[in-house]
Amino acid sequence: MRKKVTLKDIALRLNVTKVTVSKALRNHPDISDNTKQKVKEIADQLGYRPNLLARSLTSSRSKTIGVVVPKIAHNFFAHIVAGIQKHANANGYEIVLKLSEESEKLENKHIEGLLSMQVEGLLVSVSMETRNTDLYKWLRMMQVPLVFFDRNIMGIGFNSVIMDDRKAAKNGVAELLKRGCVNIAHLAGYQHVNIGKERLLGYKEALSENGSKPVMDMVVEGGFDEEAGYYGFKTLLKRRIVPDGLFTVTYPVGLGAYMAMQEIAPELMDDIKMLAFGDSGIRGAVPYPQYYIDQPALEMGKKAAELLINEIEGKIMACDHIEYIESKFLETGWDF
Amino acid sequence: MRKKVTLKDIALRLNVTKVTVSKALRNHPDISDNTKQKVKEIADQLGYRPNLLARSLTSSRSKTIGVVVPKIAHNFFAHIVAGIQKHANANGYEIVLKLSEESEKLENKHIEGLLSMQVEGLLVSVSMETRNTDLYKWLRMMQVPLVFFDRNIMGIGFNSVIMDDRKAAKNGVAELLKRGCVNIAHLAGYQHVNIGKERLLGYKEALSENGSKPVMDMVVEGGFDEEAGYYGFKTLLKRRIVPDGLFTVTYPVGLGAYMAMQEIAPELMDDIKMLAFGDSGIRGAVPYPQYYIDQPALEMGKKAAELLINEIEGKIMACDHIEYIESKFLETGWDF
DNA sequence: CTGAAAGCGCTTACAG
DNA sequence: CTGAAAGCGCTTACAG
Repeated sequence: MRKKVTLKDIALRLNVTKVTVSKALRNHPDISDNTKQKVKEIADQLGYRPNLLARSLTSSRSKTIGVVVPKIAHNFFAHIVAGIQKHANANGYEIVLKLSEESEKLENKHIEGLLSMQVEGLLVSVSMETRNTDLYKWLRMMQVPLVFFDRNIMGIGFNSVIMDDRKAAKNGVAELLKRGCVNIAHLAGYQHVNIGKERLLGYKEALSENGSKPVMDMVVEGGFDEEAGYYGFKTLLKRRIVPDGLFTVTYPVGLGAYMAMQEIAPELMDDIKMLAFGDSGIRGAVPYPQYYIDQPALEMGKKAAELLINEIEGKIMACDHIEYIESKFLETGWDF
Repeated sequence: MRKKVTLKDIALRLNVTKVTVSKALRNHPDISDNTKQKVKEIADQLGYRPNLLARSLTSSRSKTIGVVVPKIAHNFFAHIVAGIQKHANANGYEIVLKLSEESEKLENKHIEGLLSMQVEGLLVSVSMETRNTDLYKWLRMMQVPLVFFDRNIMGIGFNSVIMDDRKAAKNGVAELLKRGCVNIAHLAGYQHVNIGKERLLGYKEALSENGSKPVMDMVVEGGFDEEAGYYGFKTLLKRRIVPDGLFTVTYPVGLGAYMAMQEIAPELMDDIKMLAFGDSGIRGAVPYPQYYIDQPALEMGKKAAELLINEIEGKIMACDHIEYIESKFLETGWDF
């Protein structure tokens, strides 16, 4: 790379000091309009670009926040990150993104790296593998601003932004009931994973409130991917259960169930109303499931960034507070 | 945030200078093993973390590369970014990601910002809106290392990594022919967009080489989304064309066509072999289209990062060279 | 093997 | 309104 233009280069041309140039460029009231204009002209002409590293070092404000997510090649997280990016940039902050790939080790490594980069705060969605919370406790002790999103750790003292999965599941299943379903099955996720547990609880609550006691045969526990949905649905049939409503813990599970139907009895599609917990952006892309619980990921990203920036700027405190993001029930839009 | 530990703090504890500490921490051969060990011990104990800003400023190497993509909430780009991230990190580089949102203005702004952050090189996928290439010419003049990926600008002197869309389309259509299709239609993209043009050309070439002259009625030009596919397929039927093979310019267009079929005549699905140009990660998620052209996005990201890092480290030169990534023809995997 | 000096590019007091 | 001094935390080159 060719040598870069610095404050000094501009100063030399105008027979002033770099201090004057620095101030002029930042519109400091000290400097006369006349000087400001001249400085800016030369800066433009020379293609001056402030060295942010130097500026950060000297002002001890990097205006940078670190973001750690388990993965980015996933609609949900991609949208969250887009939301974070947008809100951060709008407020003068840059983001540095790191992927933990669901590994506790990588997650820790990245957080340390971000700290070295002098980020002013951290936005993290904890990896599934993470058990040891020492680093987070240390961060709290060091008063590093941090906000968890989607996957959080409670009890350490950090704020978090998460989806209200239970409520969304409950509302969604209630909508199926409203649409005449009387036999609603649930392909549930692993119960040791939070979203798996919460979504099942929501399902049960909706049934209870409707007066129908949940029958445990109607629930098949499994994973969160196509395979789980495929085998899950087959398990239902093996139990000689043919529901008129089906709530799946994720969209991929819904697809898996759909595949199983296609294979065994495609006509089931017409008899079973399916509701899937979905990531933003997929709704309407395929004709089945007909119903979705839409998770507003962009909004979550925005909210998380907002909380963090407020914390960085001293407007709020970290305090184990949870901010819930509301999901919406959606019908597939088939009409163009 | 609490005050951070610096080299000086460690030095004070051991009655040495910060130079010694700096060297010890970096395993400089100057320092005795004994001293190194003591220094590292104290550093650990105090929770020392090097200030990368200071290090970069002083060594004038930031070990950071800037990445600009049109959007991240899109499988294809998300996978590319993941590939970049992985390869960069493996080689000791950090990445700073920026989203242009298909805006020329934002793209330029982000590039300037990255330059200010002292990135050592740039990886960019040009926004659709970008017409003015002045900034890129200036970057070239300034000898800023830069590699384009997926969407490039030729003639400025930068290297790029792109998919060989024409070849992939050609191979894919040839596979349909091999499978007995004799009437292959193409739902094509806009012809002023590169991928639209290249994929259509590949389609034509495959037919030509097979001895069957492309019939222009079999091609419907449109956009790249579900809607384009939906109306595109209806247009085909209006022309009284019922193909036995259908090549769609994107996966969403394929879905749109599928929706149109479902609406008009679901049985068409059994008669029409569909091939879609797809983004990594969707294959197999739905039963139709049966055939995909898989774009190895991770690989593209990796390749782009590799080229850039080699350029940064002086191993190769920017020279308007194009590196092609091979796509693969895939059948939907339905078996678990 | 250890350290004193200089400097990376910038900003923040403070003096004039 | 302008500038001389000091310093952010670190590394490089040179002396001892």
